[in-house]
Amino acid sequence: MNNSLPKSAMPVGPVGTASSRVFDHLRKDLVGGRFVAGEKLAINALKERYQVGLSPLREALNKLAAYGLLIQENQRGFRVPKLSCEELDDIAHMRLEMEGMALERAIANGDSLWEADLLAAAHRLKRADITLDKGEEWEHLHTQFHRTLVAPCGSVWLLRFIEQLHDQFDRYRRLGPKMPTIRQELDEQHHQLVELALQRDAKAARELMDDHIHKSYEVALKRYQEHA
Amino acid sequence: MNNSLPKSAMPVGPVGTASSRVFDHLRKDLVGGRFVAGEKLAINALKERYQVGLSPLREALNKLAAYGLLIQENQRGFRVPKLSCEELDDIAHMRLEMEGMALERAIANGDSLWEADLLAAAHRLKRADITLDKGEEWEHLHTQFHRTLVAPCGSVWLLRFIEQLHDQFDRYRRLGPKMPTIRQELDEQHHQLVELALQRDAKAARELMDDHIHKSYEVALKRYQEHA
DNA sequence: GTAGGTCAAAAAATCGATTATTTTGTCTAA
DNA sequence: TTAGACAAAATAATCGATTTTTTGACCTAC
Repeated sequence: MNNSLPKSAMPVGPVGTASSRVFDHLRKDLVGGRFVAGEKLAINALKERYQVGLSPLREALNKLAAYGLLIQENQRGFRVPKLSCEELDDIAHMRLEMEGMALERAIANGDSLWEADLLAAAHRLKRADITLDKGEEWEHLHTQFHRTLVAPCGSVWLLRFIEQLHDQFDRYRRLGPKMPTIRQELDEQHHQLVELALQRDAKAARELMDDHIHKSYEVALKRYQEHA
Repeated sequence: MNNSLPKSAMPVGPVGTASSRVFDHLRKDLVGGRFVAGEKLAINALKERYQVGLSPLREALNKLAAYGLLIQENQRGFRVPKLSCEELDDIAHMRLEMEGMALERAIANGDSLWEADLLAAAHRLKRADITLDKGEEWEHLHTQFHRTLVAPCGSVWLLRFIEQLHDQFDRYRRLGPKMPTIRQELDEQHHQLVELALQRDAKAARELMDDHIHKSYEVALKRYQEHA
């Protein structure tokens, strides 16, 4: 170990426990559709894939099961939840209710720091659009944008539920390849959402959000139906 | 093992993995206030308390953390979440929104089997009231009643969130000893809720539900303030 | 006295191996 | 052939021991 430097100056790598690292990684992979729905997870294969021991891996799988990204069946391991049209409807409907509520509250509560964060998040997202980066980086910025939009809603639990629903929704949305045409339209709405939020027009913002979720739902549904 | 009977006739005990058993037990204990809020959990003590090994115990703790009944901090174990007035407000507010929504939908969708289940659940709860059983059994029947009330709302995710909120709410409600006077009033409302549900009066039912949650909130708040 | 540093004890996280359960494949009897 | 029994293989769950990290007591130099 590097003892020639004071502790505070040591280049501390991207640490965390093995368990938390594999949790993050698995979560991304599950949301990003790198496992087929319904598939049973072979724990030993995962051990190799993520280069991690059995204990931290199982802890991560348990967390993901409690979070809803895996199904755990006693004595028969873990499987990736199936996808269904009914569930997609449910998730989309819930997003309508909860993100609508959160957005109205955020518009009522958000301060000028929020306005700045929102503009910044929208800008970063647009840059990723223009550079045609529609990979992981775009996904991350997109998530971040929606998170910022509702952040000052004042309810920790509402934010938690919305996050969970987004992860579930994205399992459908990210099934297939990109669809540039409709994507453009959705990207457009992000900016309009910022506009309305800055104008504090809660009613119009909520209507636009409803429409935004509706359009995303159409995309996700099409992806699901063409699933393969 | 008993090999003289066919598999299907074997008296299958209340099995499940060690992990799932300790999860259920710990969940009950956390919701029932058997740990002090903010406390750090001594894993070795829990091992003895629940008579279970380290691996299944840690898996249960990980699940509870993902579920929101524990806080996990990297490299420094698990702690019981603190309680706060703000969080209680948040939880109660969320319950208002989500259970109201669920009740309206349940009243729209529920069939006659639901009506029967509802009457049964209310009856069992009242019996526990009369026999003055206000212990674990009453708590279970109370949970079951509220679960039945919203069961046919049609949204798996809504039900999931409501369940989670109930657990969180009960951490406050169950802080102190019983309060028979106001309890009577709340018990009364359970029957009125059944009446209105059977009459399919969604609007009135929702208003009563709002009032019910409000009153419960008052109780929980008082308990929290007298916390000790 | 106080900020910083060292060290030992405690606790958390992880590993390697063992035990228990389910799944699979094969054989047999109706 | 086909349901059932059984053994073997595969997989899940658990245990005991080891490694890593944090905590807290004590010490030293300013």
